[in-house]
Amino acid sequence: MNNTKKAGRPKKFDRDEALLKAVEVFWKQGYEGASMKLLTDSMGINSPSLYAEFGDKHRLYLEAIDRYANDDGCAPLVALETEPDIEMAVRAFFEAAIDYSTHHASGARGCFLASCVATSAGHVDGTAEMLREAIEATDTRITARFDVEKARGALPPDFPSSDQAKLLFDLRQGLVFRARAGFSRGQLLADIDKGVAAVMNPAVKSD
Amino acid sequence: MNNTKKAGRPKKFDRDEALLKAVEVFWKQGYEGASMKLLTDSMGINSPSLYAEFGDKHRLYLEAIDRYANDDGCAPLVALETEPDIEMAVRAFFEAAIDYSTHHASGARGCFLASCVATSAGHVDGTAEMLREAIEATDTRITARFDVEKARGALPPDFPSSDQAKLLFDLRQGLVFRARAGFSRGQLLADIDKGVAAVMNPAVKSD
DNA sequence: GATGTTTTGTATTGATCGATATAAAATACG
DNA sequence: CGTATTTTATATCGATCAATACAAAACATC
Repeated sequence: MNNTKKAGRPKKFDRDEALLKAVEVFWKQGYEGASMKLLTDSMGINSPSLYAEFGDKHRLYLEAIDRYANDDGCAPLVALETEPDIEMAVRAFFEAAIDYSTHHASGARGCFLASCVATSAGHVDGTAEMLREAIEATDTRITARFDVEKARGALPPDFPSSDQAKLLFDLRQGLVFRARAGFSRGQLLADIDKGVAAVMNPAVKSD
Repeated sequence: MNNTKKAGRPKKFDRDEALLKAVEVFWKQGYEGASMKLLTDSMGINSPSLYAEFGDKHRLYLEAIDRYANDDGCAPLVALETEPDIEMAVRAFFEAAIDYSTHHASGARGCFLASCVATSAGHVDGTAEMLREAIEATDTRITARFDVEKARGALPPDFPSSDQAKLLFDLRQGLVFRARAGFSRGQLLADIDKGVAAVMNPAVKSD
């Protein structure tokens, strides 16, 4: 019902577009490394408008983390959950991770959570908690997909879903870390086969 | 020969102790998050002495990275190379990583390279290169240890040393990332058995 | 004890930090 | 057109940033 135009001067920016720009800046520079000047310039919003819209730098950061976690950050998860064949799904998970960590439009590399937010977890309020929640949610979603495949018979009944979920997660951490350090897309793609095999063939079966 | 006492007022600080304090501050706060005030206070050196000794903040940071890479950062590697039995060595590698990432005296958590330096790799000169070198050196040293065990017969001839080295490395990335996010030592230790098994039992043999 | 050398402590630099005060500009409604 | 409302743009706030100037202090050597 409240879709009538508001009174007053119209905004010059799109809130979500601006937030995505903020993600890019924080992703490249880290929290303290991203100055408000750099943020306002990149987001195309002048300082007072930014504060009116997002509160302050800290709240903008937390919102950027949340935005990322539901976009690039969970792209591998979506790929895993979308692809019907489970082995192809695991492969798609890796490919999605390599994709956003080496070819992001903004030039930002690696994983925003794994590199930048991990740093702020040491001293910026609220970030360690968000990181912990993201990790646990990812473990849970990967495990769930494996459990579905066990029920379907595509994975053996003794497949240790939770253990392999953590393994898949950790392998991604290695990939995005290497990506942040400058390893090329090609170098990272070369490791996928071994990663898929390790996840699909557990060394220890479930009891 | 040049061990005679220097002229002039003696220094009040030990260079290496001060550098270790700098590592701790950067580890907790990140590069920009570590102010010179915080650094001088923690290191017990006043500002002019610090600049005379270490150049500037950027050079201090690079030196801190190097210092860490040869201390805590390679403790798991040393453990891996020291323990005679290869399976125990892999286990010791994980335990060392969990140890420094959850119980460091300064309260810093996770891995300095994996969290903080990874952030600065996006925008601080020289850090991405140092990160890349550390990764490659680690891969090389782990691979070398596996190759030695293959020659000794403690590992099968078709053991894919390089692949399992990367796997071991990636599993550590997962551990230290979780540690930075606040997971407890106990939670991380619970995953070691599965990690050891995955490393020791490759899904794909070497050709 | 005088001299030269090096480090210390204090005080401060210009620049940049995050965050705002103020007023003009741009809309809707009457 | 006039009024109320909202966002814009400019200009700037005090605080903090990284980095230094300066002189007293503490040593070795003569």
